[in-house]
Amino acid sequence: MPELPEVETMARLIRPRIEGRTLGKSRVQWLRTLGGVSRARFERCVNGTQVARVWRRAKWIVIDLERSGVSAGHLFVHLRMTGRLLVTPRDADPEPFERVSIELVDNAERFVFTDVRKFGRFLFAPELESTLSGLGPEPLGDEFSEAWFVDALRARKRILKSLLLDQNFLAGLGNIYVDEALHRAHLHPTTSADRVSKQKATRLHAAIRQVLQRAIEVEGSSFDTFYRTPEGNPGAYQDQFLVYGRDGSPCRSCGTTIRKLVVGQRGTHVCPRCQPKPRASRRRSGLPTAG
DNA sequence: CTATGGCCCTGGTTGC
DNA sequence: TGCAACCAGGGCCATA
Repeated sequence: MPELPEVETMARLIRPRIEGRTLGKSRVQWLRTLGGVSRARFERCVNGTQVARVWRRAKWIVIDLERSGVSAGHLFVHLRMTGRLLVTPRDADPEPFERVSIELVDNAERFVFTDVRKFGRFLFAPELESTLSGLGPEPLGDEFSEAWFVDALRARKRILKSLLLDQNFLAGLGNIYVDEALHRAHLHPTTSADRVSKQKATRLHAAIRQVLQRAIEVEGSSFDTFYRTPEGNPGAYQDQFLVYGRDGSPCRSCGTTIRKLVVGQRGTHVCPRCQPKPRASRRRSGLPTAG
């Protein structure tokens, strides 16, 4: 469930189920999920707290905890590849691939984190800083302005797709939505960031926002049973994919066959006609480089 | 700085 | 059918 729209959807689904609730005993079945915190410390820090607020930053779901109305730290959930959150009756059979769960004491429910591949994280920390520092701007926030983006791209000599996937540059995009946004902006993934024209950068900025916004509206993408939320609807954005997973199929705008390549070790989908490969930079181009 | 490859893990799909 | 190889929506770390 891993990119911004799916994480946002998960946060929205879980919010009304846990906000205001009091947390009780926890059960940790895969220690690494806690990211270095011991079971004992986790239990001590969480048991007896109340969930004040559920929100999202980048691909993190943040759960603010309080004791008697005073901040008591935060839970940070990262779904990585296969994480899911759900609330189940406490006496229900354990969920398959359950890694961490916490009793909700006000009624007979349990807040559960499941994760097939065990890459996900369910952390406790007293402050926000340690987990959230260093992240780039939220793509749907005010900080992610056109002007900032144009300048930020110009300042980086990196493969465009890799830069967009870097959470410290821009926080929330993943493999699907990067491919989708690049296609909509008619940019090839291997273009060097500093060679993206102002016009193309502006177009990419708009594409990123549009793709994420529209995906959130339809509750993200779920093309695999894996990624369906056990509660709530599966997302529907996969129906609007223009390139992701469409290699071998015709481009919806020009009919050219979509190709799959590898960029930065990630499967990458492009329309060779809509997104022509950048011309190799020539050493001897007599042009003064910008800057 | 930037790029690359290994690693963390399991399960579904593909291809012989 | 059986089985090995390959692939996956993420990200950290060491190395060059």
